[in-house]
Amino acid sequence: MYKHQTIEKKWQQKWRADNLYRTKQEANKPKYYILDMFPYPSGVGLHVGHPKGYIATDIYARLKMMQGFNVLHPMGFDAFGLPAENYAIKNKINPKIAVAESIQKFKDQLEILGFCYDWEREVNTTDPNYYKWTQWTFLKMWEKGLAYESNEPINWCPSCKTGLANEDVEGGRCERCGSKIEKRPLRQWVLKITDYADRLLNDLEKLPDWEESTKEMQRNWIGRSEGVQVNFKISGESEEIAVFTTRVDTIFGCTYVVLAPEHPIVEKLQTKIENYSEVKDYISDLSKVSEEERASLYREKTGVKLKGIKAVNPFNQEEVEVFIADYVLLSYGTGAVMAVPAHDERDYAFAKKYGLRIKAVISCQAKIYDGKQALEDDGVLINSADYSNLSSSEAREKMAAWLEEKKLGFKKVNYRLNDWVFSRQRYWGEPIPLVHCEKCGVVAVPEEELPLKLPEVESYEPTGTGESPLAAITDWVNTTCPKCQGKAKRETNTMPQWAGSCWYYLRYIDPSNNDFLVNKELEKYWSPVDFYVGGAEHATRHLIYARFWHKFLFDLGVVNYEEPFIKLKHVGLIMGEDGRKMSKRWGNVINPNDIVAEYGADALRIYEMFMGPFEQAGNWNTQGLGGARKFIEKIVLLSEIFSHENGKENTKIVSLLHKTIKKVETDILEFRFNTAISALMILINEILADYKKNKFLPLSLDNWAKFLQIFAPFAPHISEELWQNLGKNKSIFLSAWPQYDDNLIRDKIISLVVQVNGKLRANLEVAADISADDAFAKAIAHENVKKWLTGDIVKKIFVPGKLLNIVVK
RNA sequence: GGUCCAGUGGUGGAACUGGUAUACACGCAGCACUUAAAAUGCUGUGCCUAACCGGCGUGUGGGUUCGAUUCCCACCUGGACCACCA
Repeated sequence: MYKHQTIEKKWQQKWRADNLYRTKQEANKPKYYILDMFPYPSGVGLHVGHPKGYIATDIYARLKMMQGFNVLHPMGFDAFGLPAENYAIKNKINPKIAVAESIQKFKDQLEILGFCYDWEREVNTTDPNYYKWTQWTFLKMWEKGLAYESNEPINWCPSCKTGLANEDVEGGRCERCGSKIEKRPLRQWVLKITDYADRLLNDLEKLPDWEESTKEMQRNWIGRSEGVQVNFKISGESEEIAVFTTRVDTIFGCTYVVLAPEHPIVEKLQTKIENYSEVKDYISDLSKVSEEERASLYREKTGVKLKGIKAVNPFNQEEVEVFIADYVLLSYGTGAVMAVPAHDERDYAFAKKYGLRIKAVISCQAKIYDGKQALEDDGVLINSADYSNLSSSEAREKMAAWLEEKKLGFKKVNYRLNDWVFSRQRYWGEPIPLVHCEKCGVVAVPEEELPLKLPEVESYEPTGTGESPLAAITDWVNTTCPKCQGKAKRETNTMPQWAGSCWYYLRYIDPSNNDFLVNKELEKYWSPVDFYVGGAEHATRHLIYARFWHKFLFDLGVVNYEEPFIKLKHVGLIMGEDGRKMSKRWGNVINPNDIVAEYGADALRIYEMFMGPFEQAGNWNTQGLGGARKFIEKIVLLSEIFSHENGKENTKIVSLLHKTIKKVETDILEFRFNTAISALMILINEILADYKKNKFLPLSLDNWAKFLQIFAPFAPHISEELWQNLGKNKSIFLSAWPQYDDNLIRDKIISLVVQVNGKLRANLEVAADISADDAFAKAIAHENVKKWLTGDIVKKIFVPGKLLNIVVK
């Protein structure tokens, strides 16, 4: 009876033939830009979890369309980077070909789910016409001093054979392949994202429609802390050790200084360090331990004293010992700390282990350091010369001022966020458009020569030498300097995967513009993205990078708005039936194609939206699909009856229809699809029950058509089919969303709850506008209420139209 | 350790701003149809009680209130993110 295969295919073809989803920019209509995070095509294809977010935005976009918006709802592919490249290497195909195949596979899978994407605006980050502008933006950053070369040790993935940014490391492991990360000194390009740290942090306030948890994650990631940098002179040397501290008020309790083992000063002072060979051994032992193990809380702190080296506390000229220890990280602050064991838990543990001096300098509400644990609270200073008796906060101010006056230190804001390591030693990425000239140094590739195309190469496997495979193509590497025409070599590193996704949402606005990144008029019309939906795993990566990139484009005057995404929602994962992440490894992957074949795309869409709250993760359950399918079948059945029988309107059902129109509309706008579907089910159940009881349909055909309209965003194929079966000759998605009538929604007769002492004792059918006195009179006449009125009536609470509570004693 | 979020039937979950807890769906049970099964339809389905009446029930304990899943305090459990961050 309900042949989903033929119906779904038919409408997909018809919609495409009619260009139904081509973006329109009609005058007198407001715009709405709704965006999905675009996928990276991997060749494995989609599982049923992937489309969940796409279904939601599709429903939302269809509602907006019917509400008369010019809707921009595009899709594209983030096709550079490791997933595509590793797939290509594994299957021994050229990444370009592999990516093209994967994209086709993805598009086919998306197509059968009936999404309303405007494919004419498809973006592919590996298209030279696209990455021309990725390169252009990079050059602008370089011009402004925001891209710089560095040789600092960075995260190196030995399996992917490339350097990585902090954001690509999870618990000391490569986020892509899970290998242990090593630290390696490597020449690299770095973007000065820390210059934007304060703006990235403060502008979160301007985003009320982002989830608080996401903003909190970004705040954590940026990790702003205010403190001072203090310079400790090294006795008898010209060198200084700079330490960062947020607790300068405890500096009189500093009994030693600790450096990160990799701190450059260690090597500089090697001739002065009496036990240098011991120090070297310690460092090399440590390098064998992964960052993960090193960071483990349970691991005991270890360290080595630098014999013969003393640091001088600038406040009291006291000479203190210097250690290197694994609990100090080079990547945070200055890579050196002043240790105050009486008032810092970590310093305390280290001091206890090595029998170091502990000196208390803070007293906190009569509590003082008791020798058993560090006292970390703020308090009043003791044993701190002129600063004694000041509060911690006063002391911090005065000490910072003194340091600045004596030029021994300064106030400093420190970020956990590091500059963005932007080069990869891999083939499949945007070439960095710079040239190294023997005479002129680093020179930009002239703008008119962009895009600098990624050359064809024999072997695209990573070399592991710290050079990208591009370095082997001498024809390409050897070039002339754009400035002096002398001999020069191209930069051979490529950009990270994140680069292309930093501005793709602008490309959709103006997809084929080869003269500029985006046309200003079009940008002004469509920007910013009104609603952005995607996985929470991007909260601190893509979403920070893209905000940074966008702010830079704003500073350039390319875009007119400071934040790219006004409203943001995260999609909760769909887990396997066994509660584990869907993965080949567990054998719990469900392919949407199989589900569509058996139950239909419409049933799949309804099931996924009905599973639970959108943001929440949930386990897949194929049985649930039967329910979604049955629901659609009931609608098909009703439509059949409507096609040959006349309805006689039942005001109760008409009222319920209008309530449902209102609920479905607000629920979609709030992304509460589960309750929207539940409301639709209730309405259908009521209509069917009424039909069975009274043997005629309780709605007019016009009102039934309204039902089909509000059902359409969820199940577009069957709705379109049933709509056009009613003799409509235009697509249901070109029809206007039905208006609900407030008069019909307001009930005239309500069920008034009567409580005695807060306990339900009766439900009275009364007029909605009944007065307190009338309600009371009716209530006390009720048998079951009478029974419970066993004492004096102390109080009557009346909530009009809802409830009466009688309090007795 | 820090920050944030959550805890409701056998299961997924619902309950708008403090006002009938368990909507909707899945599952299960019984009945009808059938030789039988599937499909479908009907009925039931928080716990205690044989049943009605009633009582108890939203992680635990307390508080505010006429009334608390909802607000406040403490605790327990689970999750997310960050984390020797100086």
